[in-house]
Amino acid sequence: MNIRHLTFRLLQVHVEVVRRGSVSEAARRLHLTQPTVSQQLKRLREAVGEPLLATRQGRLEPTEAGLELYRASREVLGRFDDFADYLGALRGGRRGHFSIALVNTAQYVLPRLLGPFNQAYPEVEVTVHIGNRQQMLRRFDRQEDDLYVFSHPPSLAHALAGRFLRNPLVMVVPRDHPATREPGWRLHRLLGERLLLREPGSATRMLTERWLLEQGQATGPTMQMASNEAIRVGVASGLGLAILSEHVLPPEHPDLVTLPVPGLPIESHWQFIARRDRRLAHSALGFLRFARDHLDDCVEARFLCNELPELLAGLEAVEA
Amino acid sequence: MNIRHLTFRLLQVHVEVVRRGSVSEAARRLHLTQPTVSQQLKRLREAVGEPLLATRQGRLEPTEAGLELYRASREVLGRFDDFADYLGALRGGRRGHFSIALVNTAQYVLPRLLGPFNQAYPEVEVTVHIGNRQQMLRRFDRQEDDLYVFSHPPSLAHALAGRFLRNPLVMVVPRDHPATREPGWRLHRLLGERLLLREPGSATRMLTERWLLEQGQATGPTMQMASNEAIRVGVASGLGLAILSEHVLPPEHPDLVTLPVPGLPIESHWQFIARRDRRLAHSALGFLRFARDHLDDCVEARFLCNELPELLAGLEAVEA
DNA sequence: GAGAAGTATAGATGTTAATCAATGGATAGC
DNA sequence: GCTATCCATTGATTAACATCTATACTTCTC
Repeated sequence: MNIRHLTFRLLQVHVEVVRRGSVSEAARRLHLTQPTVSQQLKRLREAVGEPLLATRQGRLEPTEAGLELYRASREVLGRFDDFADYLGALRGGRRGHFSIALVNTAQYVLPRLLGPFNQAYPEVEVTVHIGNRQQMLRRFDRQEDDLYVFSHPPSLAHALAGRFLRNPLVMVVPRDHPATREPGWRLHRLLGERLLLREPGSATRMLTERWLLEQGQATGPTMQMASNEAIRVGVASGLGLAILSEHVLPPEHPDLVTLPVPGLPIESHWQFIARRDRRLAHSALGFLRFARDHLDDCVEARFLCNELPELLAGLEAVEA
Repeated sequence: MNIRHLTFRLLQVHVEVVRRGSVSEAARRLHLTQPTVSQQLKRLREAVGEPLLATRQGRLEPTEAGLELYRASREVLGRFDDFADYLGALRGGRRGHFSIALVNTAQYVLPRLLGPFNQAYPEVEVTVHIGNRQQMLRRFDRQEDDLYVFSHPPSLAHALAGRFLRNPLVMVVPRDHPATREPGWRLHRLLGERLLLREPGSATRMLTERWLLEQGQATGPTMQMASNEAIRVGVASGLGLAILSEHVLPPEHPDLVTLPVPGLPIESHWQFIARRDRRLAHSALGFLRFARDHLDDCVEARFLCNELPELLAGLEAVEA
């Protein structure tokens, strides 16, 4: 038997003929003419190298080989029906896998979206990679993930972006800091104090440094700490001041105060980035649609900034 | 996904590429050129409607759809390997089914062949139909069986025959019959007695009547009984005489005597008959080969008459 | 034994598949 | 950054498929 000459179509025809016990009837059901079916059977018989059907009292009955082929064909066609279902689920975004890469700061918010998404699409697996901006840029360059979250996107030559969340950076000081009691405190005094900074490559640090430059003020000593957590705890313990994302602050923070500094908060946004040159996994697309539709249920209204409709429109244009 | 454009060949190629992680390597293994494989992959991708492979760190890895297709393909190809095995067994006569139709008298001998055959080929199923000559002729006309056993074959226009066993018909009388003590008994006296006959249509009866005619003797009363068993018991109980196949007599028969009548035994033979216009099941062919090779182990030497080599040669000529 | 229904074959045609050699563009390793 | 390797594409050719209409052949049925 030469499997290379078998096609699924031939198997379908064989199954139909065995079921109906008649070439003509099978032809009608398959919307073919009778000679076509006869010829397909002939080819199938030649491919298998055995007679597959025998006429017994006016009805076509499969031979032993024909019966076994019928069984095999049904299994095989059934298996591909299953595969088609799988594909359908994949395409509908109801199943599959995608990965998303976050800058550190975003990890405080994204679970609010991922949790409900997972409830709604339990068969979709999501891998989340977390790191600082530098690391995320590397992943982006290597196209390692389906989606990225940046506050300031890299070159958009090969990517599409859509904002989804405000990310205001505010000045945090210890609760007992003199400026909290002294209405007339001066910025240059404040900036003379020690500033706790994220490592270079962090977006928070970049924005902070740019803002400091804009202020045209001399700055005091700094201390570098590699995580938002560490900085927050550092400020609370009187180690210095810091400019941090509001999302980093816990809802209740008895040891900290955000200081209403003129020129602050630094307005930045998080955005979803998808590469334009790489086909997005259906499930990732499904996640973006979910985010678009449920963002306002998942995040506080004051942070809302839903530009995802535009992003999705852009992505769908790329598809076509 | 349009299943009509899928071929087993494409699946084989996909499986090989996924296994090797390389188009070129797969091409080498499949004895194809690299562009051929690339193009097959393209067709497959188009048939499925999804990307199936993605290059990840220098190696081709299947996408989710590609992985699922790989799984489906392996199952399906495996299923057809099984089918090929089944076909092999069928063709080798190691499995399958055939039916054989016997005239009544032959049922005393055929089990001697069928028993050992079943030991040697436990996966072959045999259906045995038993009846008198008339009934067997009907079955033969309708081509209902693979093999037939006749003592006198029907027209051989559409069939091939091969003798395999002598079937001598002898005169049986009760043990206490006068002729057994009286050396000078006369045939015409004997034939004046009641003769137990099989029903019309029976081969034994046909041969008996022809022999009686040849003797040119007037015959006495007759009684008709529908089975060899009944006749044997009838003779033993003094109901009359009979001409019976030696095979019908049990090894020990205290109530019966076979009388050495001049002109007896009537020499006849059993033969296997196979239709020439119907392809013989591989298993039936296997049975004939088995009979050819093991006949002398299965029957008494004095009945041996193995013309099966000729029959098989004839059948193989028909195949070609 | 004539008719009806079913099946097989033949001839024709447009489509698709299978395959190759040649070539251009990506990528990884040194 | 150069080079070898790999992959995709193009263009071409031959074979195979899918399908039809028309016709011939079987085989039940009445």
